[in-house]
Amino acid sequence: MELKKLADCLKALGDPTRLEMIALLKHRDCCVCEFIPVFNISQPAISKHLNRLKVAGLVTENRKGQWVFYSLNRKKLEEVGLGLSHLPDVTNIFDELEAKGLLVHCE
Amino acid sequence: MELKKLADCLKALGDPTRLEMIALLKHRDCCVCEFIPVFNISQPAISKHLNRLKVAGLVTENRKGQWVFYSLNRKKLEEVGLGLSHLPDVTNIFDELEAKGLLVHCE
DNA sequence: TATGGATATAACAATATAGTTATACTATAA
DNA sequence: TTATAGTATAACTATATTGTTATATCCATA
Repeated sequence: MELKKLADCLKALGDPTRLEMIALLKHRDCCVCEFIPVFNISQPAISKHLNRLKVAGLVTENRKGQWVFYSLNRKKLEEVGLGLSHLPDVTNIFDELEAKGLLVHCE
Repeated sequence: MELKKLADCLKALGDPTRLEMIALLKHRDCCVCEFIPVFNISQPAISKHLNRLKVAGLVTENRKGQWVFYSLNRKKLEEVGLGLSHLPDVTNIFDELEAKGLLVHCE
């Protein structure tokens, strides 16, 4: 995954509430109203956290009648993990600076 | 890794600048002055990003004369990846709500 | 010891984030 | 069609984040 996209996903995951949501969704799909008693925040706050995860592509939503169920995008979560362990090769950054004579040589 | 700590690490990694720093440090140790021409931000900004990574335990610093070199804590980075793929079991959260009669049953 | 280079910290500004309450929207059911 | 439950959005506030410039600190060396 590209660095910018990966950073976006990591930022979405980098919040205790959202990470706990992900952990719960790993267990099973959940509807918004199930999250409300779990977290000590208002329903709109829950909704916004879920939207943040959705925008990052980490969850999908699925309306069933008046309820909206959220599901974990396991593939995406796995991609983030893999992205972390296989960060893109950025050695060319130093090479390019070297070519422009901008690379600092310490000591 | 505990959820709160994991979220802290993910938040530290969830910034394009810091993630690119991590990618560069995966290649080799770098001193602060080497990062300056890479990113379009001031030296104090570089310094603060590195401190954020250090506080999260993702890098270590090592002074050599007037230079400060930063090294990737590969073990920690790996732990974060593993933490993501093996999120703690939180099924007890629903169980406890169930016991208190607070669990919502949709549909 | 004085000077200068490398890095960190302080003080501040602009923007992003995460929460709130109020309200709008959507679907079910009376 | 009206009322109600579940969810999302709007408007706002407080705090966190990320950058800046100015300055302090640390170390090598003239």
